[in-house]
Amino acid sequence: MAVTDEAIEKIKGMIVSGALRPGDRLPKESELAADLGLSRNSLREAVRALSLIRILDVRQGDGTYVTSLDPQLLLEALSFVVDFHRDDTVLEFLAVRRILEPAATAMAALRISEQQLDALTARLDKLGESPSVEDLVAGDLEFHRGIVHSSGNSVLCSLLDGLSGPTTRARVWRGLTQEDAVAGTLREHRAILAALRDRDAEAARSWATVHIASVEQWLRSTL
Amino acid sequence: MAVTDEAIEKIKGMIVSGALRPGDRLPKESELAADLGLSRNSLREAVRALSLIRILDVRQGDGTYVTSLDPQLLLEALSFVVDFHRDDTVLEFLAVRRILEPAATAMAALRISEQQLDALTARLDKLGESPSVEDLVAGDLEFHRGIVHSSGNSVLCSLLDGLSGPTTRARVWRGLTQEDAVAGTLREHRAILAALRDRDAEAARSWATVHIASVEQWLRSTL
DNA sequence: GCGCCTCAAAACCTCCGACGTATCAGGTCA
DNA sequence: TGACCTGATACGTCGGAGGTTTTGAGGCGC
Repeated sequence: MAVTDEAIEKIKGMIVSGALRPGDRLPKESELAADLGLSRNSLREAVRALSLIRILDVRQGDGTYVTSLDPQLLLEALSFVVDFHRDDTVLEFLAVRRILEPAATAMAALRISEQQLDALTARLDKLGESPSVEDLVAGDLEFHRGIVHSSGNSVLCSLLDGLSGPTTRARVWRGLTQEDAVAGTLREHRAILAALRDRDAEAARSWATVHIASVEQWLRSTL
Repeated sequence: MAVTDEAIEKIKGMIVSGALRPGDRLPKESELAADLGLSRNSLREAVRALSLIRILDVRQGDGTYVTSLDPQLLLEALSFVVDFHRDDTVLEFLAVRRILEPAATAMAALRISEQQLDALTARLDKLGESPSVEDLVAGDLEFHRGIVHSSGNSVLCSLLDGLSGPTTRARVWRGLTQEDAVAGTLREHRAILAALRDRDAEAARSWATVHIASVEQWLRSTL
């Protein structure tokens, strides 16, 4: 194994074992390199790799720190990876989202606050009846993000966030090519919101399923 | 933005745009560095970072290649990230798995082959009635992996694989501290397998839920 | 005393050049 | 024909030299 890979493993070990805790500052590059027995150049490769996936946070002029290691932060790297997937696997991502999103929406029905419900309503009202495709997609993303956030599970929240990238792209295509999709999306959003207000978890789950299945169906017929 | 980060973005762009396709070989470090307008050292940091998350595959003495970019491969990096999570977020991971695994098991009920069913049965038989905790946990992992693989969705499969890490650890603790957990796990495995043989998706889903919920419940009462 | 400015130390950022090591292709020899 | 050797190629590692950014201490004026 290359010395850089060893360094990655050792730093990982220091964090997992608790020797380094979230927010802790690492020794400066030259010292850490000496401690781990490699050159500063090679160590930098290890640090850079860990910083790409949000394990470390390097600040020029200051130092290198362990991030908070929140699920939200770490799974943020997921979206980076998801970007690389080709369009032919979008359906698989969508299928997973079809499983998670209804479940998250049902969970939210039991926990969402009146305040958040009002905020979601305001957001939908602001969009109006016939928004541009860009506004609709952006609003859709925010709408679902808000609901999933109310599920109370940050891992679930981040995971769906990461998986939404490809779905969003698909939604754009759909909006551009299928006129009645806009109206349908708005109607489904209203229905989901109404179910949440009623605290009706099963209705919320069903509407969320319908919402995603409609995109999936369109996509399947197109590809 | 630092030159290394620019290089990461540019390489990502070359892949996403299709200029570099899976399996393609990159120009040698010195040439690529010159093309992108940075030093070989800085470029190496970018390449190392992309190689950690399985976007690039570097082979000493040969060259640097774009990986297959399969969902399976890219989400493999997920387990690396998940390793960093502290024990206090295990419940959130488990909750997500509780959503995905029953769905995957239900999907598998409709698709799994007789051959795979026989293989799963043989695996359970081989374990016997009172295996060691280590064997049980390893068998459990393989059992679920086999089922999820039969769901036919590689994204779902990889995702669950990555999420199983923390769950597995929890299962070990449970096996070590709760004697009847072993018998319960074996019983539930048999029940899931029977439901799969019957092609009964709903029964398979329910048993999978019970299976995970039992771990979740124990964990919740312990923490 | 309080706030602002200046400056020097600390730490990361980038680059260069050199040498070590692994792989592969082609030639050599039995 | 097949095994072995050898050179070219490309990645791996290192040490050192400046450059840039951040931070905080110290000094200055109000």
